[in-house]
Amino acid sequence: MSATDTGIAAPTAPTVKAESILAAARRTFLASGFGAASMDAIAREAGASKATLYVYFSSKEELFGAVIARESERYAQGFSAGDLDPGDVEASLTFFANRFLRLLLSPDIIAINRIIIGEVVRFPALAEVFWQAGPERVRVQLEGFFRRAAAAGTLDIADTRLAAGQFASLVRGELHQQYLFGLGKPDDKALSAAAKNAVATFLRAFGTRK
Amino acid sequence: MSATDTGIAAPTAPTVKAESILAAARRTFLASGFGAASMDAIAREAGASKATLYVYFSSKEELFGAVIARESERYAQGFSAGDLDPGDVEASLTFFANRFLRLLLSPDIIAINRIIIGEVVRFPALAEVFWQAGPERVRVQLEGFFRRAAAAGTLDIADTRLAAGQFASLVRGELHQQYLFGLGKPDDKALSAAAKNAVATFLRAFGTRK
DNA sequence: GTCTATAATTGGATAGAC
DNA sequence: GTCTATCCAATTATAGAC
Repeated sequence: MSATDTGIAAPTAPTVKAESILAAARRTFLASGFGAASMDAIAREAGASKATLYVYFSSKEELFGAVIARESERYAQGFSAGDLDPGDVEASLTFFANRFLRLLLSPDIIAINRIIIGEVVRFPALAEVFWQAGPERVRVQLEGFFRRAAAAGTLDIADTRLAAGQFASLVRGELHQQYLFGLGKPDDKALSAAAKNAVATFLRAFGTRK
Repeated sequence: MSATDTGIAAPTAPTVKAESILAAARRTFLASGFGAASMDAIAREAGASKATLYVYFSSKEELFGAVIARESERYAQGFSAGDLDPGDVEASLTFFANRFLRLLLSPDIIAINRIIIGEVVRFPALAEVFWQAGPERVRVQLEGFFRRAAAAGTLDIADTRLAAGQFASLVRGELHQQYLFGLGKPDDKALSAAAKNAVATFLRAFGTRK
């Protein structure tokens, strides 16, 4: 409020409005996909008019891009393997597998996976962004851990990059695909069992005898 | 041509027209997805009018369903593991992995995967159909082979169902996901290498010494 | 059965008042 | 900056002639 205040009610601060639009767009896109989500619906969800949407985002595509970019950012936030102990690979990998699987199967991540895969042809750049922020990041973390474990002699791995991909694939297993296809979410016990089974098989292949 | 032939040029036989519409719809949906494909475009591609489309399929959704159902049918046609030799697991699994991977990464299968995943929310039943005809069928074939190999003592597997899922996951690896996201198709040599690596790891875990 | 022409609706985007 | 009201293009679906 300055001395030149006109007395007219100050409109909502721009960033707040933009935030609420982004949040509404996020909910709407994730629930309906790009094609089925209308700007009308997003405006309604945001409690704003369509015209206001277009003040902040010049097109539906741009708004979608902003949503996906932000969600990609959040994907693997703080998903590190740096604090895992190469001395106890079974415990470390089990811990990692459980965290990874629960992240992967969380409703938000499944929804964003579906959207990006469904819109790859129209938005190839967004898929690339998501890949780098998500799967690739996880693989790099895993590979670092395997390099340390191989050096410590607790895992018998020659190609750490390959092993990281294979471990991630084992953990994803059928569950990820199955859930992408909308075929029933497993309960918590099933997730823990899946993680345990993946680790067991991986250790049968690459574990070292004590 | 009967004695009551009016002399008016006989219209194209219904099945032929329906076929050409289905084929055009298949190409259009697979190329653009459900939302971006218009009935106009499909009619043009089929060399028919929109009105004719609606004679055979009462809505866009129904036409889409017909396309997906047919493609699902073709998915794993003749994808059997019955002729694999449990006596030579390495050769058998390598053969299987190569076939499976090439099927999975073929442009048509990738396209249909993208569409179904992208439209799961709107068409959950189609996802179920595809799953049964595709991934589930492959898993069943694999499990049968593993049961035989376990009985023959050439593989050390307790849970054949679990092992089938794990083997399929290892073979898919990162390639499947990566290609779903549109990140470059691997060449033939890379595919063979991926198959070989998957088999090698699987055999490290479940192979038996001779 | 097949077409042309069109109805009816939806949805992205904008003009203009405040 | 925000809203209401509206424009306009695209799209699903159908009516009616042949």
